[in-house]
Amino acid sequence: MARPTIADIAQRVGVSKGAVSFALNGRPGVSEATRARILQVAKEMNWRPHSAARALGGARAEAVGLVIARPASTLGVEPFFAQLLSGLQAGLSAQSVALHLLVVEDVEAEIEVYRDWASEHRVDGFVLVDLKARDPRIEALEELGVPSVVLGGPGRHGSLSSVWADDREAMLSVVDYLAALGHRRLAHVAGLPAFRHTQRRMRALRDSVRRLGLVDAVSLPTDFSDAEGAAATRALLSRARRPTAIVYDSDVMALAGLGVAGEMGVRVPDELSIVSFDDSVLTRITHPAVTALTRDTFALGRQVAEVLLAVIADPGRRQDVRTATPRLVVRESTAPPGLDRDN
Amino acid sequence: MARPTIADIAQRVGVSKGAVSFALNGRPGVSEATRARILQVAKEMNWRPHSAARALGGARAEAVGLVIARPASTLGVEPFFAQLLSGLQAGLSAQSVALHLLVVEDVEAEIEVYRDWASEHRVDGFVLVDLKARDPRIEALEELGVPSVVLGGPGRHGSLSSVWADDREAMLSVVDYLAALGHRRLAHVAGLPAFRHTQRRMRALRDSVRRLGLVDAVSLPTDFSDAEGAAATRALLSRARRPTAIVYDSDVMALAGLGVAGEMGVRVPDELSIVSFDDSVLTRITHPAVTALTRDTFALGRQVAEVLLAVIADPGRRQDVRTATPRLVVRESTAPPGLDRDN
DNA sequence: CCGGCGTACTAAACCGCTCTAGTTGCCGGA
DNA sequence: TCCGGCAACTAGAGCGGTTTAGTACGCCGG
Repeated sequence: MARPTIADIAQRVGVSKGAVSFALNGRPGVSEATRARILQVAKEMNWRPHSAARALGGARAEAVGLVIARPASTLGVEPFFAQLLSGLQAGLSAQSVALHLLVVEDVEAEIEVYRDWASEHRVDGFVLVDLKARDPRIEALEELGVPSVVLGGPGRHGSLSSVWADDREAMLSVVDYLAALGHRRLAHVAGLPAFRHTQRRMRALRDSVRRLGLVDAVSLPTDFSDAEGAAATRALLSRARRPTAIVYDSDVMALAGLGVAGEMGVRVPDELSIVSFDDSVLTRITHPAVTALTRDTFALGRQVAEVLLAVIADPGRRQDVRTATPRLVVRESTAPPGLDRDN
Repeated sequence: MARPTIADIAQRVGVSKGAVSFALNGRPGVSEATRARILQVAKEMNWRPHSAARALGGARAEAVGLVIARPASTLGVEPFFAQLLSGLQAGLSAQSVALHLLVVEDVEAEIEVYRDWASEHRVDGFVLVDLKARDPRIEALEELGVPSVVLGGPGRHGSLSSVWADDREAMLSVVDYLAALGHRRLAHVAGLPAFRHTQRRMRALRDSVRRLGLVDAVSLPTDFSDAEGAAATRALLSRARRPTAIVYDSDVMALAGLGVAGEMGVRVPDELSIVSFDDSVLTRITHPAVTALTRDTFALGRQVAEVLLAVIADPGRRQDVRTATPRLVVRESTAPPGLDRDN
């Protein structure tokens, strides 16, 4: 037999389709004896629910959507992203919920996909990443009324739930540490300026200048690529008064910066301290190993999954989860600035 | 109005549901005038097809499945994997086909998911990765009769289509190059021995020993992690007669090896040459930059997507695509062996 | 003037499941 | 003895499409 349906089971057991449906979904309306018999026959016939048929009736799709607006080729080079994905997976697969993944060109296309998937009942909810300033996606998702979780915050994500870490505080802890070491001339190789977390980090750095009496603290925006990270570093180290410490918004850029320092004969950490805002294998396996802000990205992903599942289960609820602030792990790339320079 | 259905359109235009269906699917049975009118109204009402309803009728799910049997936390550290995913995405999204992604614990669970998704019509086809020796998944997929593409080969994937690169030839090209430089004592820090491509590489290396008159060439299996890569390197460099060149099965392990060499005071490339079997940003941004076999993993993923879509479109067909053999890119980590050693 | 045919359309069955409104039979209480 | 109430089940509508069988109509040839 091709694919058994509940009608087949009903016939075999000698009850109606309805009874079979009740039994299989564990709801009242059938006696225990009948339920057991139905379950057994269903098993014997190797019956499986047809997800489309269920979805038609308005039930769960048992899947959530993640749509990313980036050129697909850059997805692969971000360890952060891959880790996040793993965590999401882990959280979702615990409840056998699948992840519908799609990479699109831009935010407009992304919103279009939200509309499609929501109205087609393909997914039960969405995860929103790469939050931007005045992000139109928030409004779109609110309008659709589909349970969603925003990765990033706090604030400015309307009625949607969110999971976030405190970027500002993290940046402050880095700057505090570098200042305590004696650094007065800092630089920040930032990520895409459109991203809200990039902006927050830049602002935190600017705010620190006065507070700690720093001489200088510039932020250079990039596109997160190793190429632009290297270029920014080259520019910074070519200045008459170079920074004595550079903070990078991603591990890949930090390594690129480390490479440029080597190529220009600038010794790390003696002449230049380097800190990465993201941690991964990369920062650990190089020499010198890079001081980095570490956070459990895998756990973050899992947490996002859990919040999303909770919101799906109870759409009225709204959660705003603050995760642990990234912790600074000091390795070999940071030290007090060399004394031979006029800072 | 909530979500317009074809019945709504039919009513508004003043025709039957059937006519609307014909018009929207571009099939004969309606006049051009009526068709145009229906299309216009559909657009006005912002109608979208309900995928579940279509799937019920036996149509495509417009999604393909990728199930990976690995601990979810390791997924993130493999640049290869992330790149592949990007490429798959690119190939699929060109035809608006989504990717259903799930990470499971083991191969048995993986097969179970294939059964579920196939019988639930959740996906139209599968991508099979991490091919193992005598892989039970192949048989399972053949039995299900769902279009599938195996990444890896050649041979031993039954009636399924495949996309593969010649690992053997790639390994030979590396060994030839090292031998030509004068290396006679090689080592290979391999990946998981259960994987078929690992086995093929190990065999290719063994075969080269006689052919090129090498003194020694060992393969040490690992689990692909940076930790085991480092441990294997430490073991190799602690031998009385150390290898003068090590080939690593992944870029992460190559970097870990590079780190161990530094820590043990073994100069690269003067005393030790290092080659990575995988290329990514990582091998480029370290110092010394690592000589690596490079291939366009993104393109590989896209190719897999294309083959899968072709097989879905025409299930009778079977494709066996051989992609370009990885090319050796020589960087700073390889050189002739030091002359002070007895090799 | 009639039969035959092609075009443009309608009505309704169907896909597999869920869920509501009945229906049946049994039990207990007045 | 009769009725109400409950548990256990049935019948069938409905979800939003696709598809098939059928119908109405106009046009053609003989």
